[in-house]
Amino acid sequence: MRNSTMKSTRKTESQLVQDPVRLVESYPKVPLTVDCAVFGFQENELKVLLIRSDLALYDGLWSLLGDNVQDNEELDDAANRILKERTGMDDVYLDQVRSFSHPARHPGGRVITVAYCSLINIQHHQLKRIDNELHWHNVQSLTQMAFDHFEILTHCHKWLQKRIQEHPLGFNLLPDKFSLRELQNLYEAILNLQMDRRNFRKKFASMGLLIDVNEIENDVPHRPGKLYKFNFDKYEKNKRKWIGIDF
Amino acid sequence: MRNSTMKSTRKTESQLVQDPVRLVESYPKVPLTVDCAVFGFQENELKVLLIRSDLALYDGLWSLLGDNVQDNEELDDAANRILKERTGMDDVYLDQVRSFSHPARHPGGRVITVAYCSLINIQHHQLKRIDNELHWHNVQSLTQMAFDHFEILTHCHKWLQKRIQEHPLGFNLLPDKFSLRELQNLYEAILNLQMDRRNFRKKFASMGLLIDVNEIENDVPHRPGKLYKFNFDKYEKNKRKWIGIDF
DNA sequence: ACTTTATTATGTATTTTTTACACAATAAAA
DNA sequence: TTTTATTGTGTAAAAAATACATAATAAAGT
Repeated sequence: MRNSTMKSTRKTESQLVQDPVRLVESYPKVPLTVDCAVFGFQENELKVLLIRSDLALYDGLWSLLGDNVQDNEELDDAANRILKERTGMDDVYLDQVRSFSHPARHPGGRVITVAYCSLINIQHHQLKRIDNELHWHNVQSLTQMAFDHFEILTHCHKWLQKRIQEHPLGFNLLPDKFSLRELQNLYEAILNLQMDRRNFRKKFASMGLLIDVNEIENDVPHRPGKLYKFNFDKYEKNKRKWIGIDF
Repeated sequence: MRNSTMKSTRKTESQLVQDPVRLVESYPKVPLTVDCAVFGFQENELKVLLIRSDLALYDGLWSLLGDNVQDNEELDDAANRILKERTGMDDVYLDQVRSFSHPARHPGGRVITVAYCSLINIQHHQLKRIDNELHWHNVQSLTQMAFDHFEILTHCHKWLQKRIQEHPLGFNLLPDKFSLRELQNLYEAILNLQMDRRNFRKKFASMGLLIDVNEIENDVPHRPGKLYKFNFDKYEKNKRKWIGIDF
């Protein structure tokens, strides 16, 4: 069967698959879903957007926003579609985290899921109609969820904690204009630690990613802080450089 | 249809799915594969273990080691199985990298793949029988592969470059006993840069992960270096601390 | 108008980490 | 014995991270 000149490992024509379509038809197939951990920031807490499980088995429990991957749909497209269908939002930050494949993770049988992390601005989001089975939950206070979603959420949260120390992703969770205090509160909520205010400001100032918009907060019962916006252009241009920043 | 007390979003019994098995049976299904980028280190070069594509369309091109995910098989198990089947190796370092889902990535139709990164010791590996259609390739000199495997490999290489700066993974690619020069050559090959010898050694010494085995290299035509082995126990115990080391 | 209150804005000294850099000792090969 | 290539080692300088306190400001209350 094998070519007689052992030096060459090149296959003979008869060993090659001529019809890849038939080959793929013979492959085992599995149901595949995408589950999104949609994070938001409100009242100085990191929130995650959840929906009530529609399985009787998980009655009363919450689950991540998910759906099947459709025929010929890319995973990223599926994640974007889910976000759009559930929240009405387009153009949100989304990144693939990892897949979860434990055979018993779904009570209905073998379903593999690809977890995504999404960051959205809650204020902006609430202008759109929100499905009334959706609810924002404090990430820290969740303990139980439907399926293996608590495990997935925990993983996504850790992923975000690491990621936000390497890229300035936090801006996706804030309004267009924000004060340095809001920015710091966000980092503290995500990382679950306290930071020194002067050093935090120094760090961000040195990155040069903040644009002073010459406005100040209102609605605060004390001296208002300056407002800034994020320099997305500069970030996109120098993306590679920001890898490795941390606090 | 909706519960009349709008306050409660809890679903009524009739809205809940009672039979999850039937639900999952209705899901669309896709062929799912695992592809492994198996890295090795030899002659001061980062290598990747590839197999000739068995598709006529890709005749002469190389592909990553991959296979279908079987019914009720976990992704990690599929990756381990592939490694075992192809190389005879058990207990190798394996980590999930990410999924690739472009609808046209496979000429036979829609196939989603989950990429894994594996690190193995080539010397050790060669003691086992190696499938003679497998071949070690210099990662830097590859330009084209079957399917989207070049893209996947590039992604895995970048993943490894980042990962190795946060965890001392390099030891998986080296023999049990190695010299500091070998270790540095490895890092230089993976990261594709030159490092200062004294600072490199200082860094590793300060991590305390090297055990001096009181032996020296042989086979070198000059002053031999001391040999060390990796302190796996200490690493496992203090794993969390090593996150964040970089050169 | 004044006082109180909460918070902003800001700089420096200290410590830690990173970087740059050179020479004597050693083993093998000639 | 000499040559060769490489090992093993330390220190000074630069950069980054950390710790820390006070005056200025706007709003709210009196």
